[in-house]
Amino acid sequence: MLYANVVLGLPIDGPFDYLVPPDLGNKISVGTRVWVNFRNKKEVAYIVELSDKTTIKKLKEISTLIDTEPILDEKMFLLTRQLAGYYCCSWGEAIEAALPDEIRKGKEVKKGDGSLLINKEKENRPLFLKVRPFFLLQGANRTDVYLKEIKLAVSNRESVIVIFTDINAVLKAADVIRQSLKIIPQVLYRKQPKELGAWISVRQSDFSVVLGTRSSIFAPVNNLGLIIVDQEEDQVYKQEQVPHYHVREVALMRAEIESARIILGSHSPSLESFHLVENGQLQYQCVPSGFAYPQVKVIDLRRLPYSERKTKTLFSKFLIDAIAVTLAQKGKILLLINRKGFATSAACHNCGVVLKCPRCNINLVFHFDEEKLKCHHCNFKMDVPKACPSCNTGYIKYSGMGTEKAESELARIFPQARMDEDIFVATSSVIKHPGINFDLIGVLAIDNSLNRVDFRAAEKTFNLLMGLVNLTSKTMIIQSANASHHCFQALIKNDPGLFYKEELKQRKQLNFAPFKHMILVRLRGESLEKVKQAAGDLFSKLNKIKTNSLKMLSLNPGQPAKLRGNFYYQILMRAPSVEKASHFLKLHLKETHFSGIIVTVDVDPI
DNA sequence: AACTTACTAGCA
DNA sequence: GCTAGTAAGTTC
Repeated sequence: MLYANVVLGLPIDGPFDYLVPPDLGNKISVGTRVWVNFRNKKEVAYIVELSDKTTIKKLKEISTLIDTEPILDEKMFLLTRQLAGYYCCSWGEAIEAALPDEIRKGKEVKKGDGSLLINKEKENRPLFLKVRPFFLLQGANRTDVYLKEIKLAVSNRESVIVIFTDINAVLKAADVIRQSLKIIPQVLYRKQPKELGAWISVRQSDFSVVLGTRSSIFAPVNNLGLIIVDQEEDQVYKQEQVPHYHVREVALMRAEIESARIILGSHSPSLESFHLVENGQLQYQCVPSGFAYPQVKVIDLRRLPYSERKTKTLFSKFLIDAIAVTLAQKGKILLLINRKGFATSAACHNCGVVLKCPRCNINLVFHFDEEKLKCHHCNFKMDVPKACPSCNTGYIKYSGMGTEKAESELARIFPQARMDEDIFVATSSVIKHPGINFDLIGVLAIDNSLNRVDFRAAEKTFNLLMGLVNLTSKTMIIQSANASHHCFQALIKNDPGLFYKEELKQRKQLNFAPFKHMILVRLRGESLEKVKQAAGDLFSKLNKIKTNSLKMLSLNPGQPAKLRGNFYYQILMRAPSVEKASHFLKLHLKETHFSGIIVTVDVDPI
């Protein structure tokens, strides 16, 4: 008798044994998909092993085969298993993260779509660049290096995967590659019109250049020679759903498994990558920008004269003077304020109640242009109430600052200036759409970003400023109450290393990434009381168990504590080794059940 | 995750 | 003794 061990895309580990019907015995193989009856539901399952033994008494039969050839090869097996072990999810969930929607839903790949067999040439591919295969590439002008490396790989008939933060960047890169390398790249991303077709075509090619977003790191290329992750520090590379993988991490795993080279590109690398450089696991290379480096000036808000401080204006006199001079010279000005809207909150003048989102319970933000209050979490919108909903008297007043507040102040100070012609007021999103070279960049309220309760606050702030500094070759003025902070000092001196060294030193002292890993366990449910209770129980249970692999840090309401009708609690823990901690957590979560509560694990949360 | 089964408080 | 509601356990 032949038995198949299968895994499913559910948060349960398995594998589960099924009886292989005799007539399917010679058609079935490891890595193929089958339909099975699982708990009285028809599910897609992935065969991970075939065996002539089983310990299970009541077996069900495999219903039907979906594939005649494997959908997952040996290397995909290794990658997804490693992913499940690291990110604390089931093997099946990891497999499904790597496959297109239609494949996961059991759609057949027709004969006409061609053979799914893996190219046999793969084994004797040249390994000439095995030495120093990992690169961290810094600089705004990375494209030329990418093109050179892609060309080299293609000339060796090797596949290349290039990952970008968004579809626009993918399409732009596709144009560049078509024009300058005369290569037709394969664009691949989730929810693309012909996702399955593109996926199959990549699978069938001996080698291809795949350009895509996050999920394309799993592209089924043959003979992988090079992986490039552009803007590797970007947060979009962390997946919001389970498994919460990070593209950089998966790229490193996959490069290792497939002996491929990897290039992580960034204008300001993550601390994780920089740490790999220090450990000798990545080679560092800086691409000169070719532009003049601007003069960076930091205005210390704590040393402003009293007359300036008490007026509570967004703009220091120094900045206003600089704007005036630039306007007089018909220069272009960019003012960055890292917050949308007009005010941070709307509160009642009489009773002080702050208007919050009924679904998410976070402060609503007033948008001047629409005259509406908006929730930045769930897109809830409402008109500004005429009277306070709590005390029914008073009126609503706004406080805080955002882009719209800055614009209204500017219009008062410089009535002659034209918004979006001479002066651009923007949030951090401008960095995504570079183009204009500004004569003056003013950075307002950057302390919001620097002072956040997040150990990556300084890194994110530095990232933002490094992106900005590339938009001018003249002057950048930063207003801050932390003028001596290493992220500003590194910028003034044009010495990013200064920031990285100091930041790494602090991270090490405080046991943060990249030295130690954080694991966040989230609990969610419709009843606040139950979620709170369950989180408390789980926290004390894990706390009682003596282990070196996990250090319990905190138990807190989630942020936000309420989202789309669910209440959240989160347990934060620290782990020296993620693999050990994930294994340990899996074991203990398996034997812990709370009714009406869903528990998810996020390794290396951001 | 989704479902089945076991248990328990509330009621006549 | 019945049942609605919830807690616990299982998936091959």
